[in-house]
Amino acid sequence: MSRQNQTFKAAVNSALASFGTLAPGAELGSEAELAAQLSISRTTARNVLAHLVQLGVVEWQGRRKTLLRAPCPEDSFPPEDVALPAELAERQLQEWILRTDLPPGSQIHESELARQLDIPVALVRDLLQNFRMSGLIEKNPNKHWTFRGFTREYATEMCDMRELIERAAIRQLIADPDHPSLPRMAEMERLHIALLARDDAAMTEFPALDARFHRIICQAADNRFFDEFAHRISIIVHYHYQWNKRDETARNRAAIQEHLAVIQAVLSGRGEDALAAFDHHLATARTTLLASVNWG
Amino acid sequence: MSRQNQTFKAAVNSALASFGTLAPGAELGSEAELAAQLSISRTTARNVLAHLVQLGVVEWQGRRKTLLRAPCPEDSFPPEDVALPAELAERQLQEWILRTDLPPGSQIHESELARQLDIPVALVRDLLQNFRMSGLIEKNPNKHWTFRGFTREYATEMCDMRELIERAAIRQLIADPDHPSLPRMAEMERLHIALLARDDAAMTEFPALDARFHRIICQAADNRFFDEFAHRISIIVHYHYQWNKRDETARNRAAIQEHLAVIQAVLSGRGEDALAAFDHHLATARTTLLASVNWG
DNA sequence: TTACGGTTTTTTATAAATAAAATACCTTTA
DNA sequence: TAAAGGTATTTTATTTATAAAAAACCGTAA
Repeated sequence: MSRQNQTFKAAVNSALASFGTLAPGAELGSEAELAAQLSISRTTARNVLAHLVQLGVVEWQGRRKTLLRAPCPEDSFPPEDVALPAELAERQLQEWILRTDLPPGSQIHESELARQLDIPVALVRDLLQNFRMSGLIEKNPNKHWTFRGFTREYATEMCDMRELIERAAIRQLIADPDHPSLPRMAEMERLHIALLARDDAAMTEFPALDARFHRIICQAADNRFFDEFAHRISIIVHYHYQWNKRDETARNRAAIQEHLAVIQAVLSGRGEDALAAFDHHLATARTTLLASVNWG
Repeated sequence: MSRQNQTFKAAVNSALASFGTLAPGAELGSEAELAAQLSISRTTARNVLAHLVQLGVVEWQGRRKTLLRAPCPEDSFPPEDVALPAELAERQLQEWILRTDLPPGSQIHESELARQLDIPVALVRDLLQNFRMSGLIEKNPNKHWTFRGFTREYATEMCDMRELIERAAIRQLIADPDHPSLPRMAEMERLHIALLARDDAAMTEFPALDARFHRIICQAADNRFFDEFAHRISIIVHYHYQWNKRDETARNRAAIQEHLAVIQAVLSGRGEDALAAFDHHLATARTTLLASVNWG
């Protein structure tokens, strides 16, 4: 097998979903319009149309395309068919490396991983190459990979880099009263207040919010290198949240408060306060991360 | 064809070179010793031995291996056979992208590049993926790559990141009077003074020295993320030196002086002076780089 | 005459095959 | 009996093949 029509299948599902707002009998746009709407090529758009005709959802004669009936759930492809194998495998690989709890210095063999995850070796290779940027693994030429370990040194180095970048970014944010990122900070304030008002169970939504908060700060510097690093790190931090369940809800509530202090200082133009609050938050984050290393 | 015996060929050349110090009739060590010496596997070491027997350079009977005659240049493989195709292609690709002078936003097609450089598409893919870290190209999923351009923005973002990292690194360097990087700084001082004493033609050696200087500073922080970035950037800066030939020797001499000011302040423990001198050097470096953007 | 649809060509994503190199296992001999 | 050599197995580096998806091309009808 080569490809498995993921783009096509995803586009079919996406097209069916978009028909929800249309009444039966409605006319669809041109092939090019449909392609643009689904952000696929016209070739694939035509395949999608042909499939929809087979399903009996649309009638297609020359340049006249009419919706015959409202789509039902059975028309769509199951979600597991839609995900790209590469993206699916990427998560699997990250899960495997980070959850298998390998001791630092462990050997990682491409072929073994390929067997374990049941994916071709070439893909494993690609994914490992990509994951190398996380700083957790390294390659021995002509030999295996080595897992460097989620160690104390790793956490320290990562935090050092992160603080450097995010401090520089927030300085740019507070220096400009018309900074384009400010509206998004206002949005962040609303989201944080809303989450804080909810119950402990809702605290599971915090990690995603945390990632967005730090991402917005990073983006304020408008620097591709900052962004790249932030992205890599967010993956690692995401897994860290999954491990370290100790005092979780209390810790998350405290973190929300810290975020809010930063956001509100930024929005009200109190630059020095914002910096101080952000430094405080970074210190807490570092402590939390380092603590999780000892707990595995 | 799959592999082309590069490891084997390189090992043969390396073994022949090491025989220069031995007299004919000398006994060679065990297979394992030879393998360790050449940092290859015993399998390859055995192949090397077999090849040397065919050449008539050694006699090999059981565990007795004797050098028959001093090796001559014809025994070795030509240097172009030894280089790994991947490393060779990496340079070619970087040269191509940076010297072709593409306008920002240009499309880069894997297949076209593969034709141009006469290498398989899969290799091009690998190399582009790797080169992405430079921040100069980006991938459009399911489509071509885009050259973002060596623009003013690029130079600015790169310098911002670089200054952030190197300032942090040098702060660590001056904070510790017993820092392990200090001996290497002393070595650097000697090299800089030596280069400064030579004539204008010798200034072509400066780029390599500059790269080493910044690398040592980066390494002082002992942070894998710093190092990774520094490595990526050194490639780009290397090409930049090749383009910007204007006032070259004068600029290089000035840069050596700036380096020396930093080095000597660090070595004599004048922390504040070192920081100031380093800031001054970074400012000059930024100006030079930005100037080169306008000249293309 | 221009926007649209049909058809062909190019390019990318994925899988699979092959030889080199590394590793592991077993046998021999000093 | 331990270190070395011989042999078999595993793993990586590289090339090649194939189908999906994108892009280009060209004719046709509003």
